[in-house]
Amino acid sequence: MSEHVRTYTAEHVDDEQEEQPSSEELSCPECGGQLATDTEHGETVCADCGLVVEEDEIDRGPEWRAFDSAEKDQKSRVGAPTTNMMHDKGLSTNIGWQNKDAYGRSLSSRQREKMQRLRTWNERFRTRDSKERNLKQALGEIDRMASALGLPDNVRETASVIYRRALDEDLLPGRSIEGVATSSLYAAARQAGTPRSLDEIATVSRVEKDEIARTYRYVVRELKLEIRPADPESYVPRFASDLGLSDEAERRARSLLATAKEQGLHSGKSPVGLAAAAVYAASLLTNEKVTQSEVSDVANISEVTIRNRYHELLEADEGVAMG
DNA sequence: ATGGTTTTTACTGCGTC
DNA sequence: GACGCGGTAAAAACCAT
Repeated sequence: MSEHVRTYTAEHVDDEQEEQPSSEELSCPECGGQLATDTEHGETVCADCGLVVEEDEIDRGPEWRAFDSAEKDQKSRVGAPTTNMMHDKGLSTNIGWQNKDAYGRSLSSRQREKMQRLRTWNERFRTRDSKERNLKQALGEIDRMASALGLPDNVRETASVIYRRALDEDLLPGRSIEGVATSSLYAAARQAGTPRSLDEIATVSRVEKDEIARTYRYVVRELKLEIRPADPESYVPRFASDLGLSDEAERRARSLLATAKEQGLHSGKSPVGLAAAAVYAASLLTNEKVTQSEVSDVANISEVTIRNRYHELLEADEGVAMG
């Protein structure tokens, strides 16, 4: 199912290498990839491996020669260089820790207190701010992925609630926003009874499946979310409609799953597989034949699994019909 | 890490259109 | 001959320990 598309093929290596530093269009000394100029930071970086070739060609110091105040306004660009390592690119002001004034004199105790209060508030605003940004980005991602998967609004709602909680409980440090956002959505979809498989989630996320699974487990544990194993029946409507089956077929698929559940036939088996098999079996029973490979396509389950499961399902069903 | 279980992959044979 | 289906063996993935 999740076929790994290999992007690193030989073609990259052969061509466009060994060009001497003639002008601006160079190739990366490390990997041979194309170089791109990042105008914001004045860096020349390799688009492939991220190696920084030239740094800071722009002078960020002040333009000293200004002869009147108007010119000074124009030319003055004093300030620290920006950085992407801080959420605000380092543009915000911080209050120093020393209790000294601008001339290095010590402050009176009264003023010291005042400064302390200011520091506290400054810190509060700064972190609140960064959380806001964080949240904004995450919510955007959740929205994007949710619509890509055709998940309803209430799922997005719960997903954002989960994310907010994760943020409040300081679960983010050490984890990517994307990863946690994706996990939140995955969890929300399952809670809402409209589950999507990890594979489906992974196709719309910018994060690898492994990481999603890992962060998901972590988030669930830390927030002690209660998520029961997905109910096979919850996959049925989607599969059935993807295959254009009738309501009758859908109904039969459900009943097959119900009787299978009574016999405890489903523990340990993948819910998706059960659902796929039930849908296939139902299509046979209602003479709306779909092929196994069609089902395996929409369900992302191998045909073999469908075969194995649907035999069991039919057996179980017959047993009930007899007894 | 390990072992047991489930799923997938790859291949083969059979019947039908 | 291609297609749908069934079965099998071995590899891979998954899960609890």
